[in-house]
Amino acid sequence: MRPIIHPAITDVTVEGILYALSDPVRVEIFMSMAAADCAKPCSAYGEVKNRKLPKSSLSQHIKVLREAGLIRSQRQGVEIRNTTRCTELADKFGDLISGIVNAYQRQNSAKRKSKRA
Amino acid sequence: MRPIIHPAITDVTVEGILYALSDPVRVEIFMSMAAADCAKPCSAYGEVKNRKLPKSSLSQHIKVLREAGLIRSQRQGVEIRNTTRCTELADKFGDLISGIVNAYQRQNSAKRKSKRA
DNA sequence: TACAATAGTTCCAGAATATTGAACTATTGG
DNA sequence: CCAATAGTTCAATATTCTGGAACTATTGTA
Repeated sequence: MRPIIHPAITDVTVEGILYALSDPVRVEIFMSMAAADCAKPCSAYGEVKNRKLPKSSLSQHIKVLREAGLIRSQRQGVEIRNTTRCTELADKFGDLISGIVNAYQRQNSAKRKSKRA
Repeated sequence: MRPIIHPAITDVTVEGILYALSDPVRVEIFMSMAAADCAKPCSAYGEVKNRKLPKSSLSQHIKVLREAGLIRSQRQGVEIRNTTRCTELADKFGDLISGIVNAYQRQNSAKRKSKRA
């Protein structure tokens, strides 16, 4: 079987990151992964906004995140565990990622608030 | 003629911004606009990376930036002058935009450096 | 070794988006 | 009113995305 490929941090680009995070499903996955306390399998991210993703779509989305350099995936037995590359990314891109995540979080909490009202 | 439509700042979303800026041509346009000292017509952004954009494409890209809430366009005689909405955006999204722009700028200056070498 | 169960990936056809030349609209100067 | 300039819209083509079905990979069990 071929190994899972990750770009070197030097090959990670801003446009790649923005593209990957410009999809609402993918940011959700990424943010949820960033919030996780340990590496979780792909299937842990299979539900987004109360909608179950087809597994081929989930696989594609995770691949996009991986190839953009945002996450790292490694096989652990029958499943593939995923983590963000936030530390490396922060070294290279400063507060780009955290800025995006924070903006999303603020937006989401504002949305939840207005829904309750 | 119908007026040019801009979203209210309250309707501007993070995903919309990321989507708009995930295109290399559009970030170039946006960054160049942000760097401009005064409002310039669309045609001022018609050349990106030494390649002349077809004007229908330029028009589309500017429309995407406008509808994402990133820029403001207003007719001034025969041309349409464009400015960024950076101030409003910073109020709403903190350092999201500046983080993106800074990351891009660092990346571009690194690229230029390695080309020279 | 074989097979079943689980987790993901790949393939590919249909759906959705993006690109761009050509035709069109808007504004102004003469 | 006409010509020139600046952009927009239309529509055909091209590219990218989505997701079901078939496939591969790993492990546990017999």
